[in-house]
Amino acid sequence: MESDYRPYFALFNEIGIIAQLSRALVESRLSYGLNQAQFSVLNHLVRLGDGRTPLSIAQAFQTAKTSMTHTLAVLEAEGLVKLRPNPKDGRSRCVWLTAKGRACREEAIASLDPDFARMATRFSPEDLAKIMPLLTELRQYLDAARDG
Amino acid sequence: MESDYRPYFALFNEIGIIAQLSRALVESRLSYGLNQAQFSVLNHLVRLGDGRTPLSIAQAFQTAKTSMTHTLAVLEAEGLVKLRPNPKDGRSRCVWLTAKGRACREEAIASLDPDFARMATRFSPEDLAKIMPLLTELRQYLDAARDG
DNA sequence: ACTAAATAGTACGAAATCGAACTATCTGGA
DNA sequence: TCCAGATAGTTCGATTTCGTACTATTTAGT
Repeated sequence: MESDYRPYFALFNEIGIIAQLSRALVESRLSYGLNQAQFSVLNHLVRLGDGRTPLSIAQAFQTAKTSMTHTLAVLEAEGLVKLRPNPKDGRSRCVWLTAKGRACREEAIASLDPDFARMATRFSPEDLAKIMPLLTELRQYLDAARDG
Repeated sequence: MESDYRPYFALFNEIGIIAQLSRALVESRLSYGLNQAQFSVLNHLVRLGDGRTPLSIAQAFQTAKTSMTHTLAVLEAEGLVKLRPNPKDGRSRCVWLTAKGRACREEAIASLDPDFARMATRFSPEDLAKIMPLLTELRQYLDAARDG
């Protein structure tokens, strides 16, 4: 029995390269010398609301909590977020966006607009909608398999 | 005019997380303490033939050539590749797989088989074939936009 | 109430990645 | 031929990421 998993391999390969290219694109538009990980935290806090804990943010991005400690330290040093004690848990902290942090995120989103606009001429939202469900399912599968 | 590029953002987000999860999966199966970048080089040399230059490999993975210097140094220290002078260009070198390097790659592929087999029960090759063309086009688009 | 286990976050060191600067070599036009 | 510019690779330093170990706090079982 010949089993050929090259398509699975190729998929991961393609996805890895796209992730790298999209990261480079986003970072080329960011100010304050932010990288994608740092920007993603700002974006996450705007979209889902701030006041979240470092751990919950780390889990949302599937990164180590020690990495989040570093990322948040950089953001706080730039004055983009503020960490305060968690009133519900003495071990924990809550991450709050500053006005500067919100402005920085707005600015980054705006500066990406032309890129997305150009991209939209080649890839319609419908195109994306055709592949997103499977990608989401794949992400959920891999996430679940991680603990299995 | 309201432009909403959230789907594009969401796509990159999903792809970034899948890349991270798949990298973690692959690395958990590798021996010699290899990481995905190092394994990818071995795999690249097997698939496309060895004797290639460090720069061409770096370009294939969209990474900095300084990163490739490091990656190849690790692989050479493990005895998985051998760097020789490039007879066509005195500035350059050629990367050759050792028998150990080929065996290591074979072993890694084999150890990933069960993971792909399990994955195949949930995602058929046809499922993958439905999304691969757009992903490939997206990768090519981003790659081209990089220089634009 | 007490205590063992679990949990949140940090400190530290190792490894990976990358940009800038550098060396050596090649290339192409005068 | 000669030389200015381009190119391949390395060195170096900075940054990011992560695993391990640690502290402080919370939780849960008795």
